[in-house]
Amino acid sequence: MAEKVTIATVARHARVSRQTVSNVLNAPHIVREETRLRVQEAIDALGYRANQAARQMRTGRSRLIAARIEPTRDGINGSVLDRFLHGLTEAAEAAGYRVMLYTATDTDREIATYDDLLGAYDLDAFVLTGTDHGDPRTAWLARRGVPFVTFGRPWDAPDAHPWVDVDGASGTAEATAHLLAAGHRRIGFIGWPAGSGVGDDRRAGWRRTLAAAGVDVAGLDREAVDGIAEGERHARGLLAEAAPTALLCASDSLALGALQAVRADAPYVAVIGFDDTPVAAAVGLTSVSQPLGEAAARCVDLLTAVLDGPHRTTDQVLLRPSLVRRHTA
Amino acid sequence: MAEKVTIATVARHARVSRQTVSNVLNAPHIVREETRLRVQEAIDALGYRANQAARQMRTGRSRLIAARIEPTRDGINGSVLDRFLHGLTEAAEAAGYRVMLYTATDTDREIATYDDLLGAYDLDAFVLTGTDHGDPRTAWLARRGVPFVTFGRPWDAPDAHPWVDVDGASGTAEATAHLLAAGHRRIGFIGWPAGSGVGDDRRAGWRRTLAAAGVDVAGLDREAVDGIAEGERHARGLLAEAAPTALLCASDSLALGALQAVRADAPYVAVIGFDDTPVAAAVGLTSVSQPLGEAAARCVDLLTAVLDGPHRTTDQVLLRPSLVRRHTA
DNA sequence: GGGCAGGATTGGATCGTTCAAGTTGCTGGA
DNA sequence: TCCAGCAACTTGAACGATCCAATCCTGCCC
Repeated sequence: MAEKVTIATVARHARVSRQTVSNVLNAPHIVREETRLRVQEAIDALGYRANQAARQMRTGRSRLIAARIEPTRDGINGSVLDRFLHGLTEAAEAAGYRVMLYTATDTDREIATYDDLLGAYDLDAFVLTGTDHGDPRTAWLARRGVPFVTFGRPWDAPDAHPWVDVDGASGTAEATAHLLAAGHRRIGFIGWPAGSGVGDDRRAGWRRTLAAAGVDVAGLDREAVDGIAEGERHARGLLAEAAPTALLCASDSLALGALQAVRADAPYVAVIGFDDTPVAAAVGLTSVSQPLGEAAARCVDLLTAVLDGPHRTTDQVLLRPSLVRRHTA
Repeated sequence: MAEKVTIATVARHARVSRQTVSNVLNAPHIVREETRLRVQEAIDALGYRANQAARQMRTGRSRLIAARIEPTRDGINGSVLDRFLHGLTEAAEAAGYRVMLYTATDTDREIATYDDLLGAYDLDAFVLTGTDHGDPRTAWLARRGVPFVTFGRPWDAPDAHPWVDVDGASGTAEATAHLLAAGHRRIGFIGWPAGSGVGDDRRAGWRRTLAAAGVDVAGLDREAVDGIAEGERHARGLLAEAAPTALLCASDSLALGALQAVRADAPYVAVIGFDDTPVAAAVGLTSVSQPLGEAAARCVDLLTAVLDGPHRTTDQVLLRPSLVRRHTA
């Protein structure tokens, strides 16, 4: 078994002091080129890797980012978080950080967990998903001065803290425009009940685009709880009462339900979903795709800007989703 | 802003030495009860939390477990990993460990990542998913003496290392028995190409149960690449050529495809999937459910047995899945 | 009352790194 | 000639916990 390789081992091997090795790693510009190369050679030859625990003890920085993993919820949408986490892990790795997971059943326990994680592991930052109006978690973190980013806007205070989000309205607008261009005039929308920021946003893109085109939307808007069965039910209702030629849905779950209703009753009706989940790809459902990998990367960008440099950059990032065209529209 | 609370702060507050505080935390039985309570009070009052970095530097243990997060693949099955990770995070938390994520594009890079993680963070253990025949990763970890568990059996050497798995054959056997009990005799199977341990295992449960019941399976077995489209194609083939009254599938993706074929051509045919994904729940698909939360918990059990105690326990755990009955069978 | 056994408690060293202060050797201006 | 100023590197101390060995109690027995 190989001996433990520390900074002292490298120093001895390269005939310099520990500090010089440390400088090669953390401040290369103050070391003479010749020395730097000699030390670098020793590092490579010995396979030295800086011990994070020791570094953290001295600097108070752990190079660890916490992200919450939620239980897969009702629908198909679990994979969205899955892909976001994957992107986050990759982006963090590229920036020299690692992702640590945590769970919590309710908000109080989640805040207790923050305390725990900060106390025991000195976490550098948090990434939150699914924050809603007046979230106590962001308030707590801000009060403690802990860096964090949310994936999802704080709808009541757009510049309260750094966030990354996807412009849902732009996505539904693009989908609606695509349907208009294909000749559709009666375009139904199956969305979530009013009051959720994300749901209202997605509905707004549809409404705005049709209004701009001078198309009437009376009777074409439905509010449904997310889920395939609900999607199917509301699609049948719309088909029966409003005679739409196309259906735009706020999620792939709803769209999948709508697709079933359409296939049975009105095969010519177009259907578009939202989130571009694997299921959409599998059944050939046209869907609005969120750039989750990029969203995750920008989250890491915002965090590293705060952590690694004092230069304040833009704190909010709004990404444009894109329409993935398949068979259903 | 609160002062940093260290073991020395607690010691001063409770009028004992640092060592006594440490003993209260790590070896309570050697401290007098009265003292222990006084120290515990100080800990609570000050909100003290042991600094992991310092502890790790001295003990060489990080209380960190690494788990790989894979990109969501073709099918619906991403949520399986999602749920497993969630369970892992919870179980680890309960045992005083935390989960750190990593990704890797290929096996070589993954092993390089192990080296990195071990060198920099002193990870205590790894949880691997989706190992296959003669996996170089497990060999590498074993050679280095790093504790690890796999979720999934090493099919070529059943006792090579600790693992937790779900008995797929038992799942398909139960599903087949359920179909037999409902009066079905011509039960088709749409599985994966022979050669994958998991796929062969799931097929075996179906074959074995029908053989025991004296039912012929000639022409009823199909090998399909995973995915909804493939499931639909093979289901149509089976319906046309073998006149089955029920279809058992190796995954929910395949089953969803089969369901589409069945609904179009032969609505009376029963369909059962595997994995009980959210999609199955949403469309009412009967499916075999893996106890992912328990599997994750048992993974943590195996690891803590190795890490915290010298007592060797059982190294392999095989869990039984259960059939979730819905509308399709 | 003294000595002793045994457990409770203490101070000092240590893990590997970085920070702060110091040393060395050289250049250049007064 | 002398010293300020700089570059390049070295040395000592500190982060916060645990381990080790030494010391202090305390009760008990003779």
